[in-house]
Amino acid sequence: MGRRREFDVDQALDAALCVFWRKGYEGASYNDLTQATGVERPALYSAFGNKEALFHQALERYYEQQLSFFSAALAQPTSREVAAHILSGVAELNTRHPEHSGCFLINGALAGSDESESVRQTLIEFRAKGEAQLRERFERAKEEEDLPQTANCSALAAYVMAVTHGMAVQAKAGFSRETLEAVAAQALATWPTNT
Amino acid sequence: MGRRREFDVDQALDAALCVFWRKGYEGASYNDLTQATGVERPALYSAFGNKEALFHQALERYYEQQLSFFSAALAQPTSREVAAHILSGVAELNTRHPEHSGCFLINGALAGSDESESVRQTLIEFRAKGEAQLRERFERAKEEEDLPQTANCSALAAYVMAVTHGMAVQAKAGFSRETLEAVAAQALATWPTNT
DNA sequence: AGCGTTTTATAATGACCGTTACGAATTAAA
DNA sequence: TTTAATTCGTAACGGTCATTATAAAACGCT
Repeated sequence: MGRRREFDVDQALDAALCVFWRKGYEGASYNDLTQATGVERPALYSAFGNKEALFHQALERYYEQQLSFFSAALAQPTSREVAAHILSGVAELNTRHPEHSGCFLINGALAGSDESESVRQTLIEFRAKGEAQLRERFERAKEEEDLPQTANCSALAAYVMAVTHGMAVQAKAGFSRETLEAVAAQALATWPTNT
Repeated sequence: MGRRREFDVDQALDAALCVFWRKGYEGASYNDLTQATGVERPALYSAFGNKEALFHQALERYYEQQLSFFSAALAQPTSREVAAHILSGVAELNTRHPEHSGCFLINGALAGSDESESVRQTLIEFRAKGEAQLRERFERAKEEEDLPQTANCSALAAYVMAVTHGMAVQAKAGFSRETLEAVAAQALATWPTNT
């Protein structure tokens, strides 16, 4: 019983994700969010909670819908292919949508006021989780003799993530997909091998 | 004639730079700025102009005081040493001050509201200027047969800058200087040579 | 039709934003 | 010592921030 919702929650969340993706957590106002979603403020609150809760749900959606290439990359047979898939996937994702270029995890909250510190930490931990998965994948590659015993797996993982973060910054600055792919290619130019 | 200023303008600008460095342009409020500088709002306005003008002067100061290693790096004899000096300099600069880690050029304004678009563009152009200098330096290296004729100088410059931007993101996330130096070392692992 | 429940849109809340009027205080010159 | 000029701190400006109180509208059920 009761009046039924007049808007699609998933659709509104997609629109909110786009706003956060483009302007970050603090840069996105409720005016932006209501305009992008077509949903009035109280309806957003009743559907998603407050701004931080909405952002968290947008992050979850970003992970499910946009970051699936990362898990697929980890499943590649060799460490070099893993890195190549991540880098090309990032180049593509960061330039796919002209109206919100760059990476949600980086644009979301890099620097800002103290009030958004918890959001910043959330994104930091989220990125750290991905980096840890990558390091574990490289350690497996070392066991499989895909990477040399001398390889520094945590340094390699941090390196690949650094390049992706840098590409995200460049994408936000308007760099083309072709340029980002050239960066990715250079980053892979001398991947360590066991031969 | 007239009352003389009671605070040191350069000292106040240094304090303001620290605030912008840590919180970015939009994240820094006048409450933060007055507290850090010990100068009341109207005095900041009369000395520096409005917030955007103050930010521009902070950027100039950052360039003069913190980015001098970049010019020094360009003067290195080989392209590899140029890149190595830039990467190690960035690792050091981004972790030198624990209270404002990362890079002012990245933290300053990555994503945010539309009102700070001009500040964002300023930082984008500033970074592009550095990248152009680096590309020209690599082109010189190619002429000097320090880099192979097959080298893609703009891709190399974009790559080095991407790594520095990524290191800045990681520094802001709390990564140690040692980790950043490991990233830098990995980024240099397979620099193109002419032999 | 009438009741309980949920969503709707309007409009208000207090707090903070960047910016600036204003008058008191301080200085150098007349 | 008066005068003109400059800076000082206080306190306010209009605007926007995230959040919510409120009441009308729309539903399922009896």
